[in-house]
Amino acid sequence: MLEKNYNPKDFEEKIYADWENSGDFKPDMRSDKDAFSVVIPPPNVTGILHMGHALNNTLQDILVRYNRMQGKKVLWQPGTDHAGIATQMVVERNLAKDGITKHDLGREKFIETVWKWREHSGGTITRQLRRLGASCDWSRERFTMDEGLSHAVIKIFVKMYKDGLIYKAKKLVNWDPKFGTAVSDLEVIQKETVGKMYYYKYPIEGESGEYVHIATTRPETMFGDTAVAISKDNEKLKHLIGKNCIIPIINKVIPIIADEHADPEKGTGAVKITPAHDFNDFEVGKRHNLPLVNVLNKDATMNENTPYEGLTTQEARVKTIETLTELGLMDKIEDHPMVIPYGDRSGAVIEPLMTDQWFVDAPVLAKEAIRVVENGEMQFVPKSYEKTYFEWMRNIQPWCISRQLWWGHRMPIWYGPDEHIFCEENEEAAQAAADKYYGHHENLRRETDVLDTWFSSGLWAFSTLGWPDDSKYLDTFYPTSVLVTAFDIIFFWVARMMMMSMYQMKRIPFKKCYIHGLVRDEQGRKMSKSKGNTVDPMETIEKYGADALRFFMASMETQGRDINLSEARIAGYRNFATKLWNAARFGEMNDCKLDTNFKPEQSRLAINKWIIAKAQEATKQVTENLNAFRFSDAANAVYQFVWGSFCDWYIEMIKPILYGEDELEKAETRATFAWVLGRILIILHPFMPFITTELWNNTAQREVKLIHAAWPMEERIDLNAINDIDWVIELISTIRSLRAEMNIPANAKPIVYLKGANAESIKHIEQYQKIVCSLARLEDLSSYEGEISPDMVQSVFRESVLLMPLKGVVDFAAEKERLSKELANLNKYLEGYAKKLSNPNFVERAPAAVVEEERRRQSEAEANKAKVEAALERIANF
RNA sequence: GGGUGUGUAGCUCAGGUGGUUAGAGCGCUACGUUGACAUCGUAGAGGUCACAAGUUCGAGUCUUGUCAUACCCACCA
Repeated sequence: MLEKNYNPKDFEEKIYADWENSGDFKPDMRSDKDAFSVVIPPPNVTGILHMGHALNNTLQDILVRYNRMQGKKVLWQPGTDHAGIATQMVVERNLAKDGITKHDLGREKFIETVWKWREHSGGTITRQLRRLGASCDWSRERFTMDEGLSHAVIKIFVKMYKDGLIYKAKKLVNWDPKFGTAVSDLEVIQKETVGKMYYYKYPIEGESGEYVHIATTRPETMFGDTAVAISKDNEKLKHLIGKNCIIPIINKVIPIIADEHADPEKGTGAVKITPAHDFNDFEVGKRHNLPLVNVLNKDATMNENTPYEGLTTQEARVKTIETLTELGLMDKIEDHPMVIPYGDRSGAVIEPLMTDQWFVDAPVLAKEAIRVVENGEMQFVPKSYEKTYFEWMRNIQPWCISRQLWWGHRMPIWYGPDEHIFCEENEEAAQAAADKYYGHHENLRRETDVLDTWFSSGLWAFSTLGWPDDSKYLDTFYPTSVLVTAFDIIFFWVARMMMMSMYQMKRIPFKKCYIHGLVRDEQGRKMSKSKGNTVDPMETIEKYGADALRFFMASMETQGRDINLSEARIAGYRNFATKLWNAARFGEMNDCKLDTNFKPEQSRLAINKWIIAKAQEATKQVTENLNAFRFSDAANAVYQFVWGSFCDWYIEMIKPILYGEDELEKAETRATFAWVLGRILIILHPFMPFITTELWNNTAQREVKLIHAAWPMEERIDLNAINDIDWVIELISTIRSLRAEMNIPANAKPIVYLKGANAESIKHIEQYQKIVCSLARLEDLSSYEGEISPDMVQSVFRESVLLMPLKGVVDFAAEKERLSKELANLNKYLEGYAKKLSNPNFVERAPAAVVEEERRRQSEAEANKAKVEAALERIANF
């Protein structure tokens, strides 16, 4: 017996445990069916589920469950990411509470602490994914730092190094002073701020009273200046080129050079060049062989090359300006809108800094990654995202992969005493290589840097499937079928996976890449902790059930667009679940048991044939839409069918049968009901796995678990059966409409005389007497002979109802007004039709069917007009 | 500066290839406890599809422009 109320908390967790314990998420490796595989975008191992995860994983689970029901060999490969910076940051923050820094612990102890932290909070997000219903094969769960994946990282690194695709270089990189590490361009966020532009001047050497005026937003870097640049096209200033000027305070002489970088229109036309602290200046420096003078320590304080050693950049800036003012060299200070780079994790101001770093030769790797998208081997859905991808890939810069962190994959690099580099898979191999190289034993020193987190994520599609140690799953499931991810991760992850996979596997990592949007708050603002507008999916699940949240995500997902969270809507889908629950309960109360011998094509009653055809139609819509990644259309097709066809009409229409005397009719109807309910559970299961399973288990003895039930394919749909009852529905709707419009009380049960129904429609009506009278609350339905088609039902009834003996009940004044309005409308339409049909261009050039349709509508409107006029006349004479 | 979206009912949004009188959910109005369901039912109101021009027999849909708005990339000494 089903509970009176739908209460998802009663069964969701229990059902999930059963799936997982029974191994229902594991692929049947012996099956000879097609494979379907998805790798999960690995969440941060210590993270907690947010709405973005809920969307991302709901979409994946829908696809996975749908394909599983199609009988395919399905693997959803789960796992988590070690998330280098993010995780190290959290652990450091925890230590800081006890006044401990990572240096107090030392590298090994610190890493131990991180692993402990991972033990402690590592299971949270995977538990939450289970709560959402994600049907991942957890027995294969991987972690980017586990043994196998680490092996993959090392192996690829060594191969890439030996192929010359990884190299060490001293370059200007984005330096995060808070964490003391380099970061990639992608991890830098540019923020608009109002800063100051400082105008001051450098004296020209040997010409007292002569100056070169410059403008800068960062005066404290002047101690690192190694030139001043002026464009050779700058008529006003070009006479200074070739002279030297003097950096005040430290009285250092630097040349004034000609370079295009100095735009005569901007600033003063003369630019101070600080190659060690500015990416543009670095390029200028390279062109002119300028020396690099670094003025910053790694914590972004000033270093010994400045008079302000130990001060922060801000403090040094104030001092510099003060001193320049004292020296009489300041021109002016203006407010200046500018963009300042911040670390996306640390929030610290990023400094360009000269350091030794390791790089991946991304421009080379990008070539193949671009080619396979160009030729359509890998397709973005929606397609427009390939533009974004191409744009970035074609302008890709070398990827800085070294991080001066402790938490991450340590690079397999060893240095000899002369700094010669040995890159091997392990220390023994490196030592052996060194012994061979030096001809004798030398002690090696291992590189301390670790790899960017995204390096290991880039291997995810094949490393999780067993590469390089085990090829069984790899052979079956690579390339994966589809990657589902958000657009903000295209560069970080999708692009890197494409490059790494093409490099190692020579094949694409996934055939399709489905890109979805962000989940925003109710007002469409981005959710963020700082704004305090985040919504915890776990709380939503607690309140409305996982199914409601999932259905919401699916129904809102229209390719690529952002989703605004709406609690009202989630509640609406909880109501939808309740509705289905109650429909199932109705079936239970009326003994609608599943008959395993029942074949839908056996049904004889039109009402049963109708709901079967409608169910098949809905199935087809869901199938087609899911195949095309049209999640919202798929979800809405089920929703409309369940609520609009099954509950609103079918259940109401079979009541007279179920409460009637005809046992044969009853039996067929009960079997049909059970069959249709089963069909609903199947096509709804990918979206709402919990309630469908609970109902599946409680409404019949089934041979197969719902999660493995066969998805119906290629059914012949009886369109006549659909038209038959759609006609009756239109009839009932019309009568109801008229009752309401004419204010006929609910308890009044009039007899309706149908004037002018033809033989066919009369037969039709007689067949549904009971149903129509019940649903339209009529006493009886009678008809006259006449000439009229079923689709003219509306006008028939408008006239017929007026024949009802309702004097004193109907407000004729109001009815007269309504009819007059309608008459005006009809006249308007008729005018339009006449105009259109008298246009020779239309008649000649539009498709015949369209013209025919227009003619038909015209004559229908004319007929309606006649009826309305007749009705008005009758009212006048009543 | 370069690029990509978006602008449709009070609100949030659907409207693959141009073709009925433009749809859904929520909200709103009126009526209704009818033996699955008030987490409900029935009926209804509500839109010159941002604006302007163009292509077409026909434009929410295609083209161009304007305005508004969001995001991405690069840069701003």
